[in-house]
Amino acid sequence: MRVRLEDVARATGVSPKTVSRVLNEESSVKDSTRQRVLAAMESMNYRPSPSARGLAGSRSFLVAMLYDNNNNPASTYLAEIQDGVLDACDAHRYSMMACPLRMRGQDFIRRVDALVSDHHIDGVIVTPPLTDYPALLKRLQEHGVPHASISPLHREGTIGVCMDEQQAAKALVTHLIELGHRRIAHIVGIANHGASRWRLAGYKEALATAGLPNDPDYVVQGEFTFGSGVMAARQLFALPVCPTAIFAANDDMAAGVMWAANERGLKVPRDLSVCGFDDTPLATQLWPPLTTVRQPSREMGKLAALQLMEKLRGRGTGLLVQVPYSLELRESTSVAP
Amino acid sequence: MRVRLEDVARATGVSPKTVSRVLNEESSVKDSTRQRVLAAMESMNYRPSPSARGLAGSRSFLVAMLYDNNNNPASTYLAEIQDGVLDACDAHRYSMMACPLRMRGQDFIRRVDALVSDHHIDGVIVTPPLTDYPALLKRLQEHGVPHASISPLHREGTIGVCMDEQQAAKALVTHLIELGHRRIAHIVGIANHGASRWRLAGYKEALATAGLPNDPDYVVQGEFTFGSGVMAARQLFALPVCPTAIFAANDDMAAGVMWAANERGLKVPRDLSVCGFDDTPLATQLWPPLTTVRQPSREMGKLAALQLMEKLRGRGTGLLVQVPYSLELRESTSVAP
DNA sequence: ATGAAAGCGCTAACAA
DNA sequence: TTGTTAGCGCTTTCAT
Repeated sequence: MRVRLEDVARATGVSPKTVSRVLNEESSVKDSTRQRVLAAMESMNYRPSPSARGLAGSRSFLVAMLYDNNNNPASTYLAEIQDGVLDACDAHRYSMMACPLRMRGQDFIRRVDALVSDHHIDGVIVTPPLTDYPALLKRLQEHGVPHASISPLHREGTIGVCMDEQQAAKALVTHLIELGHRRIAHIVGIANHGASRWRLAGYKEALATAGLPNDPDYVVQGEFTFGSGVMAARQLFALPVCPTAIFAANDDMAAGVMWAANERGLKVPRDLSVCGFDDTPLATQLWPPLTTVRQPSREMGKLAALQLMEKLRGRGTGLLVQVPYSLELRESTSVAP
Repeated sequence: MRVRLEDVARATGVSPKTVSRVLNEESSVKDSTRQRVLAAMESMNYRPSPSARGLAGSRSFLVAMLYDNNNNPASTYLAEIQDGVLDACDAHRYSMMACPLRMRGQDFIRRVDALVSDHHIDGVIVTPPLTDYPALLKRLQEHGVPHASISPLHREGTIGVCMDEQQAAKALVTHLIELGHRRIAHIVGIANHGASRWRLAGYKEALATAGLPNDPDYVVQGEFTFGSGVMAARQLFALPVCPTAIFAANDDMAAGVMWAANERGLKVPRDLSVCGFDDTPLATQLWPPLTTVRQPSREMGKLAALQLMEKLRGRGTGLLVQVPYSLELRESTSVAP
């Protein structure tokens, strides 16, 4: 029926343990033996049983991707990350489970415990904003489960992937300044999210570098949603002196700004330049297309998973790798009126 | 260390097998015994090991959600479905694995084989357009793995969830007719997808019912993407007599239509009414907000998973349940010019 | 309605 | 470098 490790052993004329060693890429196997075993595995189409491996051993070859179910970033972002993680899993014969976590209350603790003790999860991919929930990270550490983070706020001792978002935001705002804008507003994302902090910092840095004043009226709080972008924009439009450009901390809010501009009869980019961050599909589907910063989300998911596996396989400790951003200059920004 | 089934047995004063029976909800256990066992499980915080169950038994309590990785519907749609599936899994102590399938070539056969024989997957949730790939369904059947489908084209003998998309499309187009439109165009989705067929059929039915002619020039092929919506709209605008309303088979293409309208200087809805299908977040983020049909995607994912589990638990055979649609009438449609 | 024994397919700890 | 033995925690027979 099913081809077992023992069958491979018999066919090769070695002990089951040796086959196990080959399977687990242990070094203490003579090369010729390894080749024979691998050949037999291949020809017999042997596939190890994850259940048996999980039961007998300490590893499950399962990783979990954790995401916040309340405070969700755009679902397209998560979907891309997930695809990237799956790419990496595929390549290294790991399987992935998707695990939305409701972070209200202590429910998530039980969920994490269940994951770890039930499924023997080998490691975890943590997506924003979970990357900076101390209670979660602490629990993972208590279980001794390694994790890789995507765009973590606190980077010391963390493995995974990040992008220089502050630099990207600065470049974007600098572009606005070069277009002649002097009254540039910023809509901040959810407070304490790394993304919000970096993008705000980049905005301030660009203004400071250009010697422009940092008018507190021009910094409005949002919460990464389309609706909050609309509200924030209305607030800015109500100011005695309107900004000529608005940098929203993500594309959804930027879309909200453009919506509010339409509502008010402002023509983008003639009367108002707008830009966002993330380069979601939405960015090119708006009219006019949105100037934004491209994040290679899928690649980031893949890289984070690779770092995790690097650590799991004990080949190294894993790194925090940095991916490049790119400015997508489109029609929603132009010279200041 | 870990609480095992045996520990629960000892604490309750019964044999391990009896605890196993309780765990698996077998009927042949005296009610008082069952209560005592359940109480002990609870108080000892017993959690069965999926690995051990998978290894010893025939079930894994794992379901896989399959989706097409090339021919992806909007990722927000899949993400919502996935959340719904996870809701149901949570409630019934199943776990879920997400499995993108590359359907080019025969690669997917190997992937499915691997899933089934490696992980002993108990059942599968199939999302469009996978619901109607005969080779995939055949393979699942050969493995004896039950599946539940979301919006399958062929409904006989299928369990899962569906919506009366034709009726919904008819209602939408009828609404346009009531607004006075007589020249109504339709942009079709990818050929052979159930969604494309039903929506087209609903469009035709509405025209026929109203006694309007079915002008073939007004039916243009798209492929569910924003870009294809733009192209299709340009094609329609180039017609000697332009339509006054366009019904795109999904929101992404409708967004493309609005983009093309902007490009051409047409004002929506003054010069042109536009409507879509799905009610993705995009619909309310466009200017003007898009008239569309709401699909309760998350609920659909949940219901499909519930039907699957119904079948897995042998309580019944599972059904194909129908969910209601709702028309979301917004500002992108108005009276004919 | 309940229990005893065997074993699922693999790895751990030890041996050789 | 390779093999032996004993389990991992549960479910399956088959008994009672």
